[in-house]
Amino acid sequence: MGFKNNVIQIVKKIPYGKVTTYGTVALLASLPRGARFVAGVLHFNSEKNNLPWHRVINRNGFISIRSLEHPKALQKALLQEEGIQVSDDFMINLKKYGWSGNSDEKYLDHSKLEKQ
DNA sequence: ACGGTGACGAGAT
DNA sequence: TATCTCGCCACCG
Repeated sequence: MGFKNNVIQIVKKIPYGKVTTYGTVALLASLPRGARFVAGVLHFNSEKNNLPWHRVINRNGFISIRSLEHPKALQKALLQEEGIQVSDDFMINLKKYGWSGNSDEKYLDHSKLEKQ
């Protein structure tokens, strides 16, 4: 299938009203260190595959969009439409809105998980 | 075919 | 805590 298609399938599974991180998507796509490339996949495939690209943010909880097609302000607006709180400096509470890909309701911080 | 690139992330300083 | 550095690796031209 390829990493690209894995990413597309996973992003489609992010629930309405939730967000996740590039790193988490990469992990779920079986490429734990492929976070950077997730960004590229979203950039070139979002419209074509009808992806909820706005539900992917960085692991610090910030919107990190910088493309013309997907400006920060648009991502913020789309998230707010789903009932997600976004601060003026484009931050989202991952503890509250994060989706880790598990059936668990709670967001799992993978990086901290591996440490212990 | 091949190398620069990136909407990242973790560890180091 | 804030910044900096560097590894990452499938893709695209």
